[in-house]
Amino acid sequence: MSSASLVRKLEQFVRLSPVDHAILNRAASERVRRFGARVDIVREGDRPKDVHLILSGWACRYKQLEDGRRQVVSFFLPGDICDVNIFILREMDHSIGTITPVSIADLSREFFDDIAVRHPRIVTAFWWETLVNAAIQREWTMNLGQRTALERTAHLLCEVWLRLRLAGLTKGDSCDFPLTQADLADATGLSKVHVNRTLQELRAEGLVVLKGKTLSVPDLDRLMRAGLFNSNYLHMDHEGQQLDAAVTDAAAG
Amino acid sequence: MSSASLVRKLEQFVRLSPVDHAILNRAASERVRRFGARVDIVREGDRPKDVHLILSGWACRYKQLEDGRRQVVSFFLPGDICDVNIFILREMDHSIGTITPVSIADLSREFFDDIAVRHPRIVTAFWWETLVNAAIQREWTMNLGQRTALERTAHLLCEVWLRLRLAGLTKGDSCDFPLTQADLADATGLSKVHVNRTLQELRAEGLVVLKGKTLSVPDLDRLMRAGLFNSNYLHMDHEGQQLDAAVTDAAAG
DNA sequence: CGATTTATTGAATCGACTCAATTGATGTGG
DNA sequence: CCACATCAATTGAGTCGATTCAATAAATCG
Repeated sequence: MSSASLVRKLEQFVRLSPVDHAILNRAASERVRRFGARVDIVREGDRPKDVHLILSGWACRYKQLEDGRRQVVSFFLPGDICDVNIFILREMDHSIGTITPVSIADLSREFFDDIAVRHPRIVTAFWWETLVNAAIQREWTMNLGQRTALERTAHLLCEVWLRLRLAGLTKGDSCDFPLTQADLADATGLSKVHVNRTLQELRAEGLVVLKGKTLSVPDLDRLMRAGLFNSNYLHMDHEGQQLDAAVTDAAAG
Repeated sequence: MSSASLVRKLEQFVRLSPVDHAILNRAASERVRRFGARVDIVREGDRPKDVHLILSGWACRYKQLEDGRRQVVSFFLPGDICDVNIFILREMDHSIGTITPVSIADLSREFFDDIAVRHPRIVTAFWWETLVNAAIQREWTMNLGQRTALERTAHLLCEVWLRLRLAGLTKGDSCDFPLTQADLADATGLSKVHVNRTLQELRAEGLVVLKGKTLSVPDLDRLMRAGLFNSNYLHMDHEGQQLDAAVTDAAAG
Protein backbone atom coordinates (compact mmCIF):
# COMPACT_ATOMS: atom_id res chain seq x y z
CA MET A 1 0.00 0.00 0.00
CA SER A 2 1.49 3.33 -1.03
CA SER A 3 0.71 6.54 -2.77
CA ALA A 4 0.93 4.71 -6.11
CA SER A 5 -2.72 5.18 -7.07
CA LEU A 6 -2.67 8.83 -6.04
CA VAL A 7 0.48 9.57 -7.99
CA ARG A 8 -0.80 7.68 -11.00
CA LYS A 9 -4.00 9.68 -10.91
CA LEU A 10 -2.39 13.08 -10.37
CA GLU A 11 0.01 12.43 -13.20
CA GLN A 12 -2.93 12.25 -15.55
CA PHE A 13 -2.87 15.95 -15.04
CA VAL A 14 0.51 17.23 -13.85
CA ARG A 15 3.80 15.52 -14.47
CA LEU A 16 5.35 15.34 -11.05
CA SER A 17 9.06 15.33 -10.38
CA PRO A 18 10.96 12.64 -8.48
CA VAL A 19 11.05 15.10 -5.59
CA ASP A 20 7.26 15.48 -5.73
CA HIS A 21 6.95 11.69 -5.77
CA ALA A 22 9.14 11.40 -2.74
CA ILE A 23 7.14 13.98 -0.85
CA LEU A 24 3.86 12.27 -1.62
CA ASN A 25 5.27 8.85 -0.82
CA ARG A 26 6.53 10.04 2.51
CA ALA A 27 3.26 11.75 3.40
CA ALA A 28 1.41 8.57 2.49
CA SER A 29 3.56 6.34 4.64
CA GLU A 30 3.51 8.26 7.92
CA ARG A 31 0.45 7.94 10.09
CA VAL A 32 -1.29 5.09 8.33
CA ARG A 33 -4.44 3.63 9.83
CA ARG A 34 -6.41 0.51 8.98
CA PHE A 35 -10.13 -0.08 9.26
CA GLY A 36 -12.37 -3.07 8.81
CA ALA A 37 -15.23 -3.26 6.33
CA ARG A 38 -18.46 -1.43 7.09
CA VAL A 39 -17.22 0.90 9.80
CA ASP A 40 -17.22 4.68 10.04
CA ILE A 41 -13.95 6.56 9.65
CA VAL A 42 -15.52 9.95 10.21
CA ARG A 43 -18.93 10.90 11.59
CA GLU A 44 -21.10 13.89 10.85
CA GLY A 45 -20.46 16.44 13.60
CA ASP A 46 -16.84 15.42 14.15
CA ARG A 47 -14.19 18.11 14.13
CA PRO A 48 -12.08 17.53 11.04
CA LYS A 49 -8.44 17.20 11.89
CA ASP A 50 -6.49 15.59 9.11
CA VAL A 51 -7.03 15.07 5.42
CA HIS A 52 -7.50 11.40 4.60
CA LEU A 53 -5.86 9.72 1.66
CA ILE A 54 -7.26 6.33 0.69
CA LEU A 55 -4.34 3.95 0.21
CA SER A 56 -6.37 0.81 -0.36
CA GLY A 57 -9.97 -0.31 -0.22
CA TRP A 58 -13.29 1.35 -0.95
CA ALA A 59 -15.14 3.85 1.21
CA CYS A 60 -18.01 6.26 0.76
CA ARG A 61 -19.27 9.58 1.93
CA TYR A 62 -22.87 9.49 3.06
CA LYS A 63 -25.51 11.63 4.65
CA GLN A 64 -28.48 10.43 6.60
CA LEU A 65 -31.86 11.86 7.54
CA GLU A 66 -33.36 11.40 10.99
CA ASP A 67 -35.81 8.81 9.71
CA GLY A 68 -32.99 6.69 8.36
CA ARG A 69 -33.08 7.59 4.68
CA ARG A 70 -29.47 7.42 3.58
CA GLN A 71 -27.71 8.84 0.56
CA VAL A 72 -24.24 7.88 -0.54
CA VAL A 73 -22.92 11.10 -2.05
CA SER A 74 -19.59 9.80 -3.29
CA PHE A 75 -17.33 6.82 -3.40
CA PHE A 76 -13.69 6.86 -2.40
CA LEU A 77 -11.38 4.58 -4.33
CA PRO A 78 -7.65 4.09 -3.76
CA GLY A 79 -5.77 7.30 -4.49
CA ASP A 80 -8.75 9.48 -3.58
CA ILE A 81 -8.45 12.29 -1.07
CA CYS A 82 -11.23 13.23 1.33
CA ASP A 83 -11.32 17.01 0.91
CA VAL A 84 -8.05 18.87 0.78
CA ASN A 85 -7.94 21.47 3.59
CA ILE A 86 -11.06 20.11 5.25
CA PHE A 87 -9.53 20.99 8.61
CA ILE A 88 -10.42 24.64 8.13
CA LEU A 89 -14.06 23.75 8.77
CA ARG A 90 -15.42 23.42 12.27
CA GLU A 91 -17.38 20.24 11.86
CA MET A 92 -18.12 17.56 9.33
CA ASP A 93 -21.43 17.79 7.50
CA HIS A 94 -21.34 14.14 6.46
CA SER A 95 -19.93 10.79 7.45
CA ILE A 96 -17.34 8.61 5.80
CA GLY A 97 -17.70 4.87 6.06
CA THR A 98 -15.75 1.97 4.70
CA ILE A 99 -17.15 -0.58 2.30
CA THR A 100 -14.20 -2.98 2.29
CA PRO A 101 -11.29 -3.01 4.71
CA VAL A 102 -9.48 0.25 4.11
CA SER A 103 -6.13 1.74 4.88
CA ILE A 104 -5.70 5.48 4.92
CA ALA A 105 -2.91 7.96 5.46
CA ASP A 106 -3.69 11.04 7.55
CA LEU A 107 -2.24 14.19 6.04
CA SER A 108 -1.70 17.04 8.46
CA ARG A 109 -2.34 20.73 8.16
CA GLU A 110 1.42 21.16 8.30
CA PHE A 111 1.86 19.01 5.22
CA PHE A 112 -0.44 21.30 3.24
CA ASP A 113 1.17 24.43 4.64
CA ASP A 114 4.51 23.06 3.56
CA ILE A 115 3.61 22.18 -0.01
CA ALA A 116 1.74 25.49 -0.37
CA VAL A 117 5.02 27.31 -0.14
CA ARG A 118 7.55 24.87 -1.47
CA HIS A 119 5.83 22.57 -3.95
CA PRO A 120 3.45 24.52 -6.14
CA ARG A 121 3.13 21.68 -8.64
CA ILE A 122 1.66 19.42 -5.99
CA VAL A 123 -0.69 22.22 -4.99
CA THR A 124 -1.82 22.49 -8.59
CA ALA A 125 -2.36 18.76 -8.73
CA PHE A 126 -4.48 18.93 -5.57
CA TRP A 127 -6.50 21.78 -7.02
CA TRP A 128 -7.12 19.59 -10.03
CA GLU A 129 -8.25 16.78 -7.71
CA THR A 130 -10.57 19.19 -5.92
CA LEU A 131 -12.07 20.51 -9.15
CA VAL A 132 -12.61 17.02 -10.53
CA ASN A 133 -14.33 15.94 -7.33
CA ALA A 134 -16.59 18.96 -7.58
CA ALA A 135 -17.38 18.01 -11.17
CA ILE A 136 -18.17 14.46 -10.12
CA GLN A 137 -20.54 15.73 -7.48
CA ARG A 138 -22.31 17.88 -10.07
CA GLU A 139 -22.60 14.91 -12.37
CA TRP A 140 -24.21 12.92 -9.55
CA THR A 141 -26.70 15.73 -9.14
CA MET A 142 -27.45 15.44 -12.84
CA ASN A 143 -27.64 11.69 -12.55
CA LEU A 144 -30.19 11.73 -9.75
CA GLY A 145 -32.19 14.59 -11.17
CA GLN A 146 -32.54 13.60 -14.79
CA ARG A 147 -31.56 10.06 -15.61
CA THR A 148 -33.86 7.04 -15.49
CA ALA A 149 -33.04 4.10 -13.27
CA LEU A 150 -31.30 2.25 -16.09
CA GLU A 151 -29.30 5.23 -17.29
CA ARG A 152 -28.42 6.17 -13.76
CA THR A 153 -27.10 2.77 -12.84
CA ALA A 154 -25.17 2.43 -16.08
CA HIS A 155 -23.72 5.88 -15.59
CA LEU A 156 -22.51 5.10 -12.10
CA LEU A 157 -20.88 1.89 -13.27
CA CYS A 158 -19.11 3.74 -16.08
CA GLU A 159 -17.78 6.32 -13.67
CA VAL A 160 -16.51 3.78 -11.18
CA TRP A 161 -14.98 1.77 -13.99
CA LEU A 162 -13.07 4.72 -15.44
CA ARG A 163 -11.90 5.91 -12.06
CA LEU A 164 -10.64 2.45 -11.20
CA ARG A 165 -8.88 2.23 -14.53
CA LEU A 166 -7.20 5.57 -13.89
CA ALA A 167 -6.00 4.27 -10.54
CA GLY A 168 -4.64 1.14 -12.23
CA LEU A 169 -7.17 -1.17 -10.61
CA THR A 170 -8.73 -2.89 -13.61
CA LYS A 171 -7.39 -5.94 -15.40
CA GLY A 172 -8.69 -6.34 -18.91
CA ASP A 173 -12.44 -5.83 -18.81
CA SER A 174 -12.82 -6.80 -15.14
CA CYS A 175 -12.36 -5.29 -11.74
CA ASP A 176 -13.11 -5.97 -8.11
CA PHE A 177 -16.51 -4.62 -7.24
CA PRO A 178 -17.42 -4.82 -3.57
CA LEU A 179 -20.61 -2.76 -3.68
CA THR A 180 -23.81 -4.51 -2.70
CA GLN A 181 -27.11 -3.74 -4.35
CA ALA A 182 -28.00 -1.87 -1.17
CA ASP A 183 -24.94 0.34 -1.67
CA LEU A 184 -25.94 1.00 -5.25
CA ALA A 185 -29.45 1.82 -4.07
CA ASP A 186 -28.13 4.36 -1.57
CA ALA A 187 -25.94 5.92 -4.23
CA THR A 188 -28.52 6.07 -7.00
CA GLY A 189 -31.49 7.06 -4.87
CA LEU A 190 -33.37 3.95 -5.99
CA SER A 191 -34.83 1.17 -3.86
CA LYS A 192 -32.87 -2.03 -3.45
CA VAL A 193 -35.55 -3.92 -5.28
CA HIS A 194 -35.42 -1.60 -8.25
CA VAL A 195 -31.63 -1.72 -8.38
CA ASN A 196 -31.92 -5.48 -8.57
CA ARG A 197 -34.33 -5.27 -11.49
CA THR A 198 -32.25 -2.63 -13.20
CA LEU A 199 -29.10 -4.73 -12.95
CA GLN A 200 -31.00 -7.63 -14.42
CA GLU A 201 -31.86 -5.44 -17.38
CA LEU A 202 -28.24 -4.39 -17.81
CA ARG A 203 -27.20 -8.03 -17.66
CA ALA A 204 -29.86 -9.08 -20.12
CA GLU A 205 -28.53 -6.48 -22.55
CA GLY A 206 -25.04 -7.89 -22.08
CA LEU A 207 -23.81 -4.54 -20.77
CA VAL A 208 -22.39 -5.79 -17.51
CA VAL A 209 -21.44 -9.06 -15.91
CA LEU A 210 -21.69 -8.90 -12.15
CA LYS A 211 -20.99 -11.94 -10.13
CA GLY A 212 -19.28 -12.64 -6.89
CA LYS A 213 -17.57 -9.40 -6.18
CA THR A 214 -16.32 -8.90 -9.70
CA LEU A 215 -17.61 -6.56 -12.37
CA SER A 216 -16.91 -7.09 -16.05
CA VAL A 217 -17.68 -4.57 -18.73
CA PRO A 218 -17.51 -6.38 -22.05
CA ASP A 219 -18.26 -3.28 -24.12
CA LEU A 220 -17.60 0.00 -22.38
CA ASP A 221 -18.85 2.09 -25.29
CA ARG A 222 -22.23 0.44 -25.20
CA LEU A 223 -22.47 0.85 -21.43
CA MET A 224 -21.55 4.49 -21.81
CA ARG A 225 -24.27 4.96 -24.39
CA ALA A 226 -26.80 3.26 -22.14
CA GLY A 227 -25.82 5.64 -19.33
CA LEU A 228 -25.68 8.74 -21.55
CA PHE A 229 -22.15 8.96 -20.24
CA ASN A 230 -19.83 11.74 -21.30
CA SER A 231 -16.46 11.46 -19.62
CA ASN A 232 -15.61 15.14 -19.96
CA TYR A 233 -16.42 15.81 -16.30
CA LEU A 234 -13.60 13.52 -15.18
CA HIS A 235 -11.11 15.82 -16.91
CA MET A 236 -8.77 12.98 -17.71
CA ASP A 237 -7.23 14.89 -20.56
CA HIS A 238 -3.57 15.01 -19.60
CA GLU A 239 -3.80 18.76 -19.92
CA GLY A 240 -1.36 19.77 -17.25
CA GLN A 241 1.39 17.56 -18.55
CA GLN A 242 2.52 20.69 -20.32
CA LEU A 243 3.64 21.64 -16.83
CA ASP A 244 6.42 19.18 -17.28
CA ALA A 245 8.34 18.67 -14.10
CA ALA A 246 11.57 17.81 -15.90
CA VAL A 247 12.01 21.40 -16.97
CA THR A 248 11.37 23.08 -13.65
CA ASP A 249 12.55 20.47 -11.23
CA ALA A 250 15.91 21.97 -10.40
CA ALA A 251 14.31 25.26 -9.42
CA ALA A 252 11.49 23.78 -7.33
CA GLY A 253 13.14 20.71 -5.88
CA MET B 1 -22.10 46.84 -7.56
CA SER B 2 -18.97 45.82 -5.69
CA SER B 3 -17.38 43.01 -3.78
CA ALA B 4 -19.63 43.83 -0.81
CA SER B 5 -21.57 40.55 -0.88
CA LEU B 6 -18.41 38.53 -1.32
CA VAL B 7 -16.62 40.25 1.53
CA ARG B 8 -19.66 39.97 3.74
CA LYS B 9 -19.85 36.27 3.03
CA LEU B 10 -16.15 35.53 3.45
CA GLU B 11 -16.12 37.40 6.72
CA GLN B 12 -18.56 34.88 8.10
CA PHE B 13 -15.50 32.75 8.15
CA VAL B 14 -12.27 34.74 8.14
CA ARG B 15 -11.92 38.27 9.41
CA LEU B 16 -10.23 40.08 6.57
CA SER B 17 -7.97 43.08 7.00
CA PRO B 18 -8.45 46.47 5.35
CA VAL B 19 -5.69 45.44 2.97
CA ASP B 20 -7.54 42.24 2.10
CA HIS B 21 -10.68 44.30 1.51
CA ALA B 22 -8.83 46.63 -0.78
CA ILE B 23 -7.42 43.76 -2.79
CA LEU B 24 -10.80 42.15 -3.22
CA ASN B 25 -12.45 45.45 -4.05
CA ARG B 26 -9.89 46.18 -6.69
CA ALA B 27 -10.14 42.72 -8.22
CA ALA B 28 -13.92 43.08 -8.30
CA SER B 29 -13.85 46.42 -10.06
CA GLU B 30 -11.47 45.68 -12.90
CA ARG B 31 -12.82 43.80 -15.89
CA VAL B 32 -16.51 43.92 -15.08
CA ARG B 33 -18.97 42.57 -17.61
CA ARG B 34 -22.75 42.81 -17.79
CA PHE B 35 -25.19 40.31 -19.21
CA GLY B 36 -28.92 40.33 -19.85
CA ALA B 37 -31.35 37.86 -18.32
CA ARG B 38 -31.49 34.32 -19.69
CA VAL B 39 -28.22 34.26 -21.58
CA ASP B 40 -25.21 31.99 -21.28
CA ILE B 41 -22.04 33.34 -19.71
CA VAL B 42 -20.11 30.11 -20.22
CA ARG B 43 -20.88 27.08 -22.36
CA GLU B 44 -19.94 23.46 -21.85
CA GLY B 45 -16.85 22.80 -23.93
CA ASP B 46 -15.45 26.33 -23.57
CA ARG B 47 -11.90 26.72 -22.42
CA PRO B 48 -12.06 28.30 -18.98
CA LYS B 49 -10.02 31.47 -18.80
CA ASP B 50 -11.00 33.57 -15.83
CA VAL B 51 -12.75 32.94 -12.55
CA HIS B 52 -16.09 34.70 -12.43
CA LEU B 53 -17.31 36.58 -9.41
CA ILE B 54 -21.01 37.42 -9.36
CA LEU B 55 -21.38 41.08 -8.41
CA SER B 56 -25.13 41.33 -8.88
CA GLY B 57 -27.98 39.23 -10.20
CA TRP B 58 -28.72 35.52 -10.21
CA ALA B 59 -27.20 32.85 -12.43
CA CYS B 60 -27.04 29.08 -12.47
CA ARG B 61 -24.84 26.23 -13.47
CA TYR B 62 -26.58 23.65 -15.58
CA LYS B 63 -25.92 20.51 -17.52
CA GLN B 64 -27.95 19.20 -20.38
CA LEU B 65 -28.44 15.82 -22.04
CA GLU B 66 -28.65 15.41 -25.79
CA ASP B 67 -32.40 14.90 -25.66
CA GLY B 68 -32.89 18.20 -23.88
CA ARG B 69 -33.26 17.07 -20.29
CA ARG B 70 -31.72 19.81 -18.22
CA GLN B 71 -30.47 19.90 -14.65
CA VAL B 72 -29.61 23.04 -12.79
CA VAL B 73 -26.79 21.90 -10.51
CA SER B 74 -26.29 25.12 -8.58
CA PHE B 75 -27.41 28.68 -8.25
CA PHE B 76 -25.07 31.64 -8.17
CA LEU B 77 -26.09 34.55 -6.00
CA PRO B 78 -24.25 37.85 -5.56
CA GLY B 79 -20.90 37.24 -3.88
CA ASP B 80 -20.59 33.73 -5.30
CA ILE B 81 -17.52 32.62 -7.19
CA CYS B 82 -17.68 30.22 -10.12
CA ASP B 83 -14.88 27.78 -9.22
CA VAL B 84 -11.63 29.17 -7.92
CA ASN B 85 -8.77 28.07 -10.19
CA ILE B 86 -11.09 26.69 -12.84
CA PHE B 87 -8.61 27.84 -15.47
CA ILE B 88 -6.39 24.86 -14.74
CA LEU B 89 -8.94 22.63 -16.50
CA ARG B 90 -8.95 22.27 -20.24
CA GLU B 91 -12.64 22.62 -20.88
CA MET B 92 -15.87 23.32 -19.05
CA ASP B 93 -18.04 20.34 -18.21
CA HIS B 94 -21.14 22.49 -17.70
CA SER B 95 -22.69 25.77 -18.73
CA ILE B 96 -23.41 28.89 -16.74
CA GLY B 97 -26.46 30.93 -17.62
CA THR B 98 -28.02 34.03 -16.17
CA ILE B 99 -31.46 34.14 -14.65
CA THR B 100 -31.70 37.90 -14.14
CA PRO B 101 -29.41 40.53 -15.64
CA VAL B 102 -26.03 39.89 -14.09
CA SER B 103 -22.77 41.71 -13.67
CA ILE B 104 -19.61 39.76 -13.06
CA ALA B 105 -15.96 40.50 -12.44
CA ASP B 106 -13.42 38.32 -14.21
CA LEU B 107 -10.57 37.30 -11.92
CA SER B 108 -7.37 36.33 -13.67
CA ARG B 109 -4.93 33.55 -13.05
CA GLU B 110 -2.45 36.24 -12.08
CA PHE B 111 -4.75 37.46 -9.32
CA PHE B 112 -4.79 33.99 -7.78
CA ASP B 113 -1.06 33.53 -8.23
CA ASP B 114 -0.56 36.82 -6.45
CA ILE B 115 -2.75 36.13 -3.43
CA ALA B 116 -1.35 32.59 -3.16
CA VAL B 117 1.98 34.07 -2.18
CA ARG B 118 1.13 37.34 -0.57
CA HIS B 119 -2.31 37.05 1.00
CA PRO B 120 -2.75 33.69 2.65
CA ARG B 121 -5.83 34.82 4.56
CA ILE B 122 -7.68 35.44 1.31
CA VAL B 123 -6.54 32.04 0.08
CA THR B 124 -7.97 30.48 3.23
CA ALA B 125 -11.22 32.33 2.69
CA PHE B 126 -11.38 31.05 -0.87
CA TRP B 127 -10.71 27.51 0.32
CA TRP B 128 -13.61 27.93 2.70
CA GLU B 129 -15.80 29.08 -0.21
CA THR B 130 -14.69 26.06 -2.22
CA LEU B 131 -15.41 23.63 0.61
CA VAL B 132 -18.82 25.13 1.27
CA ASN B 133 -19.72 24.90 -2.40
CA ALA B 134 -18.69 21.26 -2.37
CA ALA B 135 -20.88 20.71 0.69
CA ILE B 136 -23.81 22.40 -1.05
CA GLN B 137 -23.38 20.15 -4.04
CA ARG B 138 -23.42 17.10 -1.78
CA GLU B 139 -26.55 18.35 -0.11
CA TRP B 140 -28.21 18.71 -3.51
CA THR B 141 -27.28 15.11 -4.21
CA MET B 142 -28.98 14.17 -0.95
CA ASN B 143 -31.94 16.34 -1.82
CA LEU B 144 -32.53 14.72 -5.19
CA GLY B 145 -31.80 11.23 -4.00
CA GLN B 146 -33.80 11.05 -0.80
CA ARG B 147 -36.25 13.85 -0.24
CA THR B 148 -39.86 13.91 -1.42
CA ALA B 149 -41.06 16.66 -3.73
CA LEU B 150 -42.33 18.74 -0.83
CA GLU B 151 -39.24 18.31 1.30
CA ARG B 152 -37.00 18.92 -1.66
CA THR B 153 -38.66 22.15 -2.64
CA ALA B 154 -38.79 23.40 0.94
CA HIS B 155 -35.13 22.51 1.37
CA LEU B 156 -34.09 24.43 -1.72
CA LEU B 157 -36.02 27.48 -0.60
CA CYS B 158 -34.37 27.35 2.84
CA GLU B 159 -30.94 27.17 1.30
CA VAL B 160 -31.51 30.06 -1.07
CA TRP B 161 -33.02 32.07 1.74
CA LEU B 162 -30.06 31.55 4.07
CA ARG B 163 -27.53 32.23 1.37
CA LEU B 164 -29.29 35.44 0.42
CA ARG B 165 -29.42 36.48 4.04
CA LEU B 166 -25.70 35.85 4.38
CA ALA B 167 -25.10 38.07 1.36
CA GLY B 168 -27.26 40.78 2.91
CA LEU B 169 -30.02 40.45 0.33
CA THR B 170 -33.09 39.84 2.49
CA LYS B 171 -35.24 42.49 4.14
CA GLY B 172 -37.27 41.22 7.06
CA ASP B 173 -38.92 38.00 5.96
CA SER B 174 -38.85 38.82 2.23
CA CYS B 175 -36.46 38.75 -0.66
CA ASP B 176 -36.37 39.08 -4.41
CA PHE B 177 -36.97 35.74 -5.99
CA PRO B 178 -36.58 35.68 -9.76
CA LEU B 179 -36.78 31.91 -10.26
CA THR B 180 -39.66 30.63 -12.35
CA GLN B 181 -41.36 27.34 -11.60
CA ALA B 182 -39.49 25.96 -14.61
CA ASP B 183 -36.20 26.94 -12.97
CA LEU B 184 -37.25 25.24 -9.77
CA ALA B 185 -38.23 22.17 -11.76
CA ASP B 186 -34.80 22.01 -13.40
CA ALA B 187 -33.11 22.39 -10.02
CA THR B 188 -35.23 19.88 -8.12
CA GLY B 189 -35.51 17.25 -10.84
CA LEU B 190 -39.29 17.54 -10.74
CA SER B 191 -41.66 18.39 -13.57
CA LYS B 192 -42.96 21.95 -13.86
CA VAL B 193 -46.46 20.73 -13.14
CA HIS B 194 -45.40 18.99 -9.99
CA VAL B 195 -43.43 21.99 -8.79
CA ASN B 196 -46.56 24.02 -9.21
CA ARG B 197 -48.58 21.61 -7.12
CA THR B 198 -45.85 21.37 -4.51
CA LEU B 199 -45.67 25.14 -4.17
CA GLN B 200 -49.42 25.22 -3.72
CA GLU B 201 -49.01 22.79 -0.85
CA LEU B 202 -46.30 24.91 0.73
CA ARG B 203 -48.52 27.96 0.38
CA ALA B 204 -51.52 26.17 1.80
CA GLU B 205 -49.43 25.28 4.85
CA GLY B 206 -48.47 28.93 5.20
CA LEU B 207 -44.81 28.04 4.78
CA VAL B 208 -44.06 30.38 1.92
CA VAL B 209 -45.62 33.34 0.19
CA LEU B 210 -44.56 33.58 -3.41
CA LYS B 211 -45.99 36.28 -5.56
CA GLY B 212 -44.67 38.50 -8.25
CA LYS B 213 -40.99 37.96 -7.97
CA THR B 214 -40.90 38.12 -4.21
CA LEU B 215 -40.55 35.32 -1.71
CA SER B 216 -41.61 35.67 1.90
CA VAL B 217 -40.83 33.14 4.58
CA PRO B 218 -43.09 33.90 7.53
CA ASP B 219 -41.66 31.14 9.70
CA LEU B 220 -38.24 29.90 8.70
CA ASP B 221 -38.12 27.25 11.40
CA ARG B 222 -41.29 25.61 10.14
CA LEU B 223 -40.04 25.73 6.55
CA MET B 224 -36.78 24.16 7.68
CA ARG B 225 -38.66 21.40 9.42
CA ALA B 226 -40.76 20.79 6.33
CA GLY B 227 -37.56 20.50 4.28
CA LEU B 228 -35.68 18.40 6.87
CA PHE B 229 -33.18 21.21 6.65
CA ASN B 230 -30.00 21.19 8.71
CA SER B 231 -27.87 24.23 8.02
CA ASN B 232 -24.63 22.61 9.11
CA TYR B 233 -23.53 22.08 5.50
CA LEU B 234 -23.42 25.83 4.91
CA HIS B 235 -20.70 26.16 7.57
CA MET B 236 -21.86 29.61 8.59
CA ASP B 237 -20.29 29.26 12.00
CA HIS B 238 -17.84 32.15 12.15
CA GLU B 239 -15.17 29.61 12.90
CA GLY B 240 -12.25 31.25 11.19
CA GLN B 241 -12.76 34.56 12.91
CA GLN B 242 -10.16 33.27 15.30
CA LEU B 243 -7.83 34.06 12.44
CA ASP B 244 -8.31 37.68 13.26
CA ALA B 245 -6.75 39.92 10.72
CA ALA B 246 -6.04 42.68 13.22
CA VAL B 247 -3.28 40.65 14.80
CA THR B 248 -1.47 39.55 11.69
CA ASP B 249 -2.16 42.39 9.31
CA ALA B 250 1.14 44.19 9.58
CA ALA B 251 3.05 41.03 8.69
CA ALA B 252 0.86 40.00 5.79
CA GLY B 253 -0.22 43.36 4.35
C1' DC C 1 -22.99 -26.61 8.96
C1' DG C 2 -26.38 -23.27 10.57
C1' DA C 3 -26.76 -18.21 10.72
C1' DT C 4 -26.86 -14.08 8.48
C1' DT C 5 -26.50 -11.25 4.74
C1' DT C 6 -27.47 -10.53 -0.08
C1' DA C 7 -30.09 -11.27 -4.15
C1' DT C 8 -34.41 -12.33 -6.41
C1' DT C 9 -39.38 -12.56 -7.46
C1' DG C 10 -44.47 -11.24 -7.30
C1' DA C 11 -48.28 -8.28 -6.37
C1' DA C 12 -50.36 -4.11 -5.13
C1' DT C 13 -49.79 0.79 -4.62
C1' DC C 14 -48.46 5.52 -5.15
C1' DG C 15 -45.84 9.64 -6.17
C1' DA C 16 -44.72 12.03 -9.86
C1' DC C 17 -45.15 12.38 -14.92
C1' DT C 18 -47.22 13.47 -19.48
C1' DC C 19 -50.48 15.59 -22.25
C1' DA C 20 -53.61 19.06 -22.99
C1' DA C 21 -56.26 22.94 -22.12
C1' DT C 22 -57.01 27.32 -19.59
C1' DT C 23 -56.10 31.26 -16.91
C1' DG C 24 -53.25 34.86 -15.47
C1' DA C 25 -49.16 37.94 -15.86
C1' DT C 26 -45.91 40.58 -18.19
C1' DG C 27 -44.26 43.19 -21.71
C1' DT C 28 -44.22 45.78 -26.23
C1' DG C 29 -45.47 48.55 -29.92
C1' DG C 30 -48.83 51.32 -32.10
C1' DC D 1 -52.97 53.25 -22.59
C1' DC D 2 -54.97 49.56 -24.82
C1' DA D 3 -54.38 45.32 -27.87
C1' DC D 4 -51.89 41.67 -28.80
C1' DA D 5 -48.36 38.41 -28.08
C1' DT D 6 -45.68 35.86 -25.15
C1' DC D 7 -44.38 33.72 -21.15
C1' DA D 8 -45.63 31.80 -16.61
C1' DA D 9 -48.86 29.58 -13.66
C1' DT D 10 -52.70 26.56 -12.90
C1' DT D 11 -55.97 22.65 -13.39
C1' DG D 12 -57.72 17.91 -14.79
C1' DA D 13 -57.29 13.27 -16.34
C1' DG D 14 -54.90 9.29 -17.38
C1' DT D 15 -50.50 6.77 -17.13
C1' DC D 16 -46.18 4.87 -15.68
C1' DG D 17 -41.84 4.24 -13.32
C1' DA D 18 -40.47 3.12 -9.13
C1' DT D 19 -41.94 1.95 -4.45
C1' DT D 20 -43.48 -0.97 -0.57
C1' DC D 21 -44.43 -5.23 1.47
C1' DA D 22 -43.62 -9.87 1.77
C1' DA D 23 -41.79 -14.18 0.76
C1' DT D 24 -38.15 -17.11 -1.12
C1' DA D 25 -33.61 -18.41 -2.98
C1' DA D 26 -28.80 -18.02 -3.05
C1' DA D 27 -24.41 -16.70 -1.37
C1' DT D 28 -21.16 -15.79 2.29
C1' DC D 29 -19.27 -16.18 6.84
C1' DG D 30 -17.87 -17.98 11.28
